[in-house]
Amino acid sequence: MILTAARAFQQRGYHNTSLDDLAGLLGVTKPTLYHYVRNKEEILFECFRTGLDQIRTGLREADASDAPARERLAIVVRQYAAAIASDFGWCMVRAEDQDLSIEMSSAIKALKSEIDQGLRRLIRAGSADGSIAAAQDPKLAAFALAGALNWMGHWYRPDAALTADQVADGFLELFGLGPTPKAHRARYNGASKRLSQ
Amino acid sequence: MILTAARAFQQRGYHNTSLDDLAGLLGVTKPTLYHYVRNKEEILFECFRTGLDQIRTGLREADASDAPARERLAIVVRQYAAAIASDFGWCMVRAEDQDLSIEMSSAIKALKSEIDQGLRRLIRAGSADGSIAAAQDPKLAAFALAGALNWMGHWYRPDAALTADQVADGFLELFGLGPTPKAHRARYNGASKRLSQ
Amino acid sequence: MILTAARAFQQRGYHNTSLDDLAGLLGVTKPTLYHYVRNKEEILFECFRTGLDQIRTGLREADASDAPARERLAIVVRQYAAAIASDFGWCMVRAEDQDLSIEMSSAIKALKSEIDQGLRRLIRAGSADGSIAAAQDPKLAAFALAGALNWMGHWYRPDAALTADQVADGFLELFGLGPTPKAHRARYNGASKRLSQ
Amino acid sequence: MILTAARAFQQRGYHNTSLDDLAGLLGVTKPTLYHYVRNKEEILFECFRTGLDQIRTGLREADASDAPARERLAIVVRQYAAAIASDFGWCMVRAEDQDLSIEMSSAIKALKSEIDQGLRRLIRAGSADGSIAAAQDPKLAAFALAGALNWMGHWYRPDAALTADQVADGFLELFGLGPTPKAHRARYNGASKRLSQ
DNA sequence: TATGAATGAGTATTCATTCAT
DNA sequence: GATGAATGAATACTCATTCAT
Repeated sequence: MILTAARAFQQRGYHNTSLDDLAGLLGVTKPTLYHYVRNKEEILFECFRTGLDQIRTGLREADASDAPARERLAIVVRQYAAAIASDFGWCMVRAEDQDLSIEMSSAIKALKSEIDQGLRRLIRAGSADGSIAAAQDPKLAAFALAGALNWMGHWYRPDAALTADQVADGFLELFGLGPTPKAHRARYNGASKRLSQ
Repeated sequence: MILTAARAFQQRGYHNTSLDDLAGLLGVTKPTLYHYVRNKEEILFECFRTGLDQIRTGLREADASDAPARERLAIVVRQYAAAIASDFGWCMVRAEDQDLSIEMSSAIKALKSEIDQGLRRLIRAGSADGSIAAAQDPKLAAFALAGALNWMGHWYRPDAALTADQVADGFLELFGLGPTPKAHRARYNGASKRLSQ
Repeated sequence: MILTAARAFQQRGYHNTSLDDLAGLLGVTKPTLYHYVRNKEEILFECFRTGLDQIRTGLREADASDAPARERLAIVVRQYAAAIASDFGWCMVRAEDQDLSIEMSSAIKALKSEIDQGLRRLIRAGSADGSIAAAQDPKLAAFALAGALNWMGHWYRPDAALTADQVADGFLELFGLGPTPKAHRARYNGASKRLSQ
Repeated sequence: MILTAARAFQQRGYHNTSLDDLAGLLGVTKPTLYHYVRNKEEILFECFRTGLDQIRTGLREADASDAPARERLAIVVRQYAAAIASDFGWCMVRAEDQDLSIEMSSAIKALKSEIDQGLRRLIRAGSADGSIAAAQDPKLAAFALAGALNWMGHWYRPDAALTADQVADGFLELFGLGPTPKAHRARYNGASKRLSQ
């Protein structure tokens, strides 16, 4: 059901998808929906959480690993890209605070923050263990990375040339969060130094 | 009026802002709104266009300049960040196709594409003239850059620590779209110094 | 419900009867109406069809009979008069193309045409079998007959001196669609005498 | 102006023609309309009266003539048909009581009654002077005649095969209000033959 | 004479939600 | 567990009409 809902929200938008539409797509009647959820917003929340769990899985995987931070970050970013590319992508990116009750809104905010903090932590760890070209401002880097990934929701089509993994790797490269091969470390050293001031 | 509307949309969301709300905020009655716009969606479109024009101004400025592509890109990105940070930021980022009629939706798509193409062009030009560390995939780079900038709409607050310009410059650095260290450092030193302040 | 709607339309006019009025008359709330109809125009259409079905019943009855065309025509005309005199009369006569969507408008046009063709057919048959004083132009005769009948909707009141049947017979006489003088005068004398009283 | 209004009402219907539409068609602004009329309904009333005057002219002409009633009736009926076929036809037939204020509604009713009475008077006179095949019920005959004529507003197109005059004559024939058989058959034979082709 | 701006009162329609069955 | 029926509250949009200029 959440899958169907997520797809509908993605195509029509949350506000343009009525519970009638949803019930129709699911082949049940409207009141039946209320046996499974309390609210329309609960559906949105479930979509959000489902998509998010994929990223959290990545985070836990990364935390469990003792690979260098660079690789651990890559794990998360790939899961992130996959989540955004999935049917739940839309809900995660566009679920707006204003459409939700205060409780749910803050629940979502907490979950979003969890990811944000996870990304920052990994970036910092990468700077520390030298596996990532030292990021001057981990917070800004995390925002940029998340932004680029979230924006996939607007342009990425699963049937396109690139897989979600390729996009993820491309972003890591672009952000200077890719591997610090010998060749590039020196080359960009100056730039990153300047930035960190 | 569009400014008031843009602010309202930003705070409450498009669907949660009724024309009654809007009229109330403007201190006029609802039918008065219809003297100036045909539709609710036209208001959204105007907001979108207003914000977008700021970026297009940047694009034209960049096109008119004969500075190296790196600097021309910086001009655009700063205008972009400023636009997103403005009251029209929300509308530009979140105006959804599904909320608009087909004509308006495609008009918006065209305008968005114009910017996307502009960014790609500058990135390619920067690779060509050597002022930018060669991007492997200009298309992906443009998406990432736009994504990071658009995402500002979700986290940036004007009263925060960073100015929109600082965010813009930070992103350029992060994306490896900043100056190529050795070759251009000397040449563009002045510019980058200004930037880093 | 259609009956109530038909009465309201008759008294106040279609455009002067709001769905609020209708809901009030039915003792339900407005959204309840939308459980049973899709549109306001669908209500008008249902009224139209209900009234029309009475005439079509007459047409089928006439087609099934092997009486002379004169009598078959009388069957239809009486049903027609009864329909116009009924609560649905107004809707049938005044439902305007301009108030309806293209699909419904053409659906109504088709139904109207069905009746028109039926009348012409019977008039022609009457000319052929000699039971009707030969009409010079069956098409014009059908228009005149329908016009006279439809106009009842403007002046006929059920509580008036004449029954709908009497009006129908009077019209048939007047239009020269009554019995052919010599052949039928004797036979149908009683009926026409009754009328003239 | 009334001509333009009448045409607009005919095409779109009274309720579907806004004063904005009307002003647009006339190339003036809305408030300008209010320099010439007090009300929207006054426009409708003017249309009604303009069309009606054509019929009243016929009535006066008929009253002034000392021809046999049969011929005097023909004068009126032809003017009637011409009026219905004109741009003002729609307004005359369909202007509904419910759309008008009480005063105007009763003014219109009076004018309509004037015509109705005129028709009855002529029919009675024709029965009296023997120029018309005696109608059993002049009132019903007048209603039928008026109904047939009014209904022209629904099917008559000026560019069609028949002129309004031909329709008028055809109706007179059909209604037995044509020439009394013996006296006039020879004289009007030509006309009716033409019709039957 | 003409109008740009404004509006009060409505109008059809939608939707999330409930409840008796 | 499932549903048909019902609804309160809104929502975008319209229109005849007015009035200061």
